[in-house]
Amino acid sequence: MIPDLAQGSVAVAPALLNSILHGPNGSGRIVEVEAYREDDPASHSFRGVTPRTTVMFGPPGHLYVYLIYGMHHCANVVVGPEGSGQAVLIRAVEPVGVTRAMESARPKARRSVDLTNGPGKLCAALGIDRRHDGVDLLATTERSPVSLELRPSADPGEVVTDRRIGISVAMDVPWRWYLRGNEYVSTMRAKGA
DNA sequence: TGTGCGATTACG
DNA sequence: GTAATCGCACAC
Repeated sequence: MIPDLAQGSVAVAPALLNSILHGPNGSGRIVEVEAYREDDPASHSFRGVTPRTTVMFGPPGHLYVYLIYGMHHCANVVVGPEGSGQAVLIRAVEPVGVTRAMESARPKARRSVDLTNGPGKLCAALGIDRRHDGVDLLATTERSPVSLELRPSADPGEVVTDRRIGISVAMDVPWRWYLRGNEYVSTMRAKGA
């Protein structure tokens, strides 16, 4: 089943596992995701529309990129009906062919998994940053710097459901999903589980 | 205009 | 365990 980005983030997030994210430096298969939505205290959209979250409240299929801790970028796929403030955070990808550009962008990666096994790492490796905030991931007319290749969702038996990582509120909801046993997953266990 | 902090990473 | 580093959200 091909993911339907107009659905809610909690439904779309696990469905995006296996889809391919293409960036300026290379491509990666999505292996770990998290869902965020407007009625969710951990979500940037919780406070409503702000300069930062404008894209999150826009139409589905666009890229929401934000800077975290003053130095790392995180990539999200906006989903749900326009105006609903929902997104899927891409937490890890498995490279689809490692390029020189990806390796150059991740000089600290000593092991191959360190190239893309985290939300900030994958953005650096693929070359995604704030300049790409708001781009249409499904644009077909023109080669976009960042795009999403929707692929059939993973079999439910291959998907592990867990709690989200790195948040200080709404830590109880199981809105993180990853491919079972995939070595590029950032953490196999939710903190505090 | 000022200020505290975060959907992280890397190193000890 | 904790430093790095800055745009943003919200309080004055």
